[in-house]
Amino acid sequence: MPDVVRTRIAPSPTGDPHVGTAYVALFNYAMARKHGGQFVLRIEDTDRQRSHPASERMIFEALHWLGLTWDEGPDVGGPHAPYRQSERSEVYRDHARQLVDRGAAYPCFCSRERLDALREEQRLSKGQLGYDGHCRGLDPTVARRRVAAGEEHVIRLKMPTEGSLEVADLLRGAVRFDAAQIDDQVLLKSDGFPTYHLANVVDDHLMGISHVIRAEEWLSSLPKHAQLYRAFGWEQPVFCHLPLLRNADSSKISKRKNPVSLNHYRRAGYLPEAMLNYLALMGWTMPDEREVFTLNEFVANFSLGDIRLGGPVFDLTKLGWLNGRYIRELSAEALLGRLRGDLLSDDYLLKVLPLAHERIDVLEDFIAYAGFFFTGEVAWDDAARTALVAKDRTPAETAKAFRVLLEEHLDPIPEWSAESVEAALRAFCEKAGWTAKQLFMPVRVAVTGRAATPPLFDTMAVLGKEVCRRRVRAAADLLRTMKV
RNA sequence: GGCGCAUUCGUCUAGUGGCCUAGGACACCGCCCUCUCAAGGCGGAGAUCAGGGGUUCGAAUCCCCUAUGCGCUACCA
Repeated sequence: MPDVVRTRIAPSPTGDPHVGTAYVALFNYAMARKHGGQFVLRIEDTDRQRSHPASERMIFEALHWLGLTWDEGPDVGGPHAPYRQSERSEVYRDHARQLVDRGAAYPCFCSRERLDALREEQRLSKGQLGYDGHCRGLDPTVARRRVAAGEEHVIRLKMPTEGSLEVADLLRGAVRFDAAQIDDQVLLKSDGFPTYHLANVVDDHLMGISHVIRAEEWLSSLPKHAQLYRAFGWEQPVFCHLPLLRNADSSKISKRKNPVSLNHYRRAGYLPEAMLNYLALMGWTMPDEREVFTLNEFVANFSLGDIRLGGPVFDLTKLGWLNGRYIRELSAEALLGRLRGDLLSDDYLLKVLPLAHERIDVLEDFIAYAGFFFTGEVAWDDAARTALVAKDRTPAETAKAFRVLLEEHLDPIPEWSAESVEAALRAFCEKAGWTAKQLFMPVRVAVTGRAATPPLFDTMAVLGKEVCRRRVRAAADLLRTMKV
């Protein structure tokens, strides 16, 4: 065990905060706390197309909600600041240059077209996929001149071409790879930003990370990372790859088959302590097999080496049971506090009220009128079912439209608001050849259960992305089973 | 296709060579409690430990093969 245990969670701000991030964060947190070390939050926003500040904000909020506090991070600072990779570009460029200078990496001028063609050819000939090392043999002086002339290029890592590479995983022991199997990974993209591989290794080293605890999907690139440490002459941290959370059909957990956004769980009213408790049960067991325990108890009993490797199915039923146990243990006052925390907070109520204000005559109408702002699923009565089907379209077509709308227009919205929702709905119409009139009523009924509601975009904005996506999906499922 | 990882009740898991004719939890079923529904209590059913070979006096536990699942195979992380 290294003298100082330092772990990190390094999420990429490219969407809604993911339950898998919480899972990996929990184990990293436990490891650091158990050994009196530090837990670091680092934002891996090196993909400029997909990274979004709103996403980063949501990650902070979600992790705070769960109570997984970090000692160093973009918001709290620390001795290794900055903790946002987009602010560390110069560091990566320097390191990439070092590698090129010592012959451990090289500039590659291959065009995307050539790379695409290469891949296609390899696929057709059923050959091995991967970069063919085309620019690896370039004369360094020539290469340097081309770079100096401003020719577009990337920097690739020189991997050994023969023999085998053995890397160590704390849970799996030695894992052996055939060197010929691994191609020369891009380290620095042509936009000057690093890839995950470079940024990750450089930062883990510079930030003194002792244990790299991450998801199993990274295991295959471990030899590349190991090679990077060797090329820099750095000591490797301990690597530990956690199993991937799974859908009920055992595929890697995904939003098509399971709610994966932490925002969903928060809005639905899962208690953070129940969520953490449940996550801790995924692959790990208390020494006495107790299933209900606090974060502190988890930390006190935690041992990294005791994690099981089978990919655990994320089972909403059991999570629900656990959450119920936590809720039942709350006093009435505490329960009220939880309710006031989010679902019945003044903040939320103040967003709902303007939408109901002009539409009620006596106060008690409020509950009946605005009830759908406070529930999870909505029920569609016969009239609603009729209105759910778009005019001049079949139920099946409407169902299809809902799915496309959701996946291609609603899900990618980084900042959910009346404006962005409206833009998304209109963009769908444009692309799919639907009229606004055709689309808006079915969507209204889908997200509210009714045909008479406050203005659609405002309503959807207040309901939030998670509730809307859940209801649109449920409506699509219902439509699919409806007769024409 | 190639490479890697994994594989105990439907699900989460205990189990690290004899204590296992495999234990617990969720879900399921039954009974009790009860004005209802939950919750709670008690009980039941549910896994030839993926399959096949070894090693051993003895294997869920060690080794090999096969199968299946998952991941990776991007100038995404």
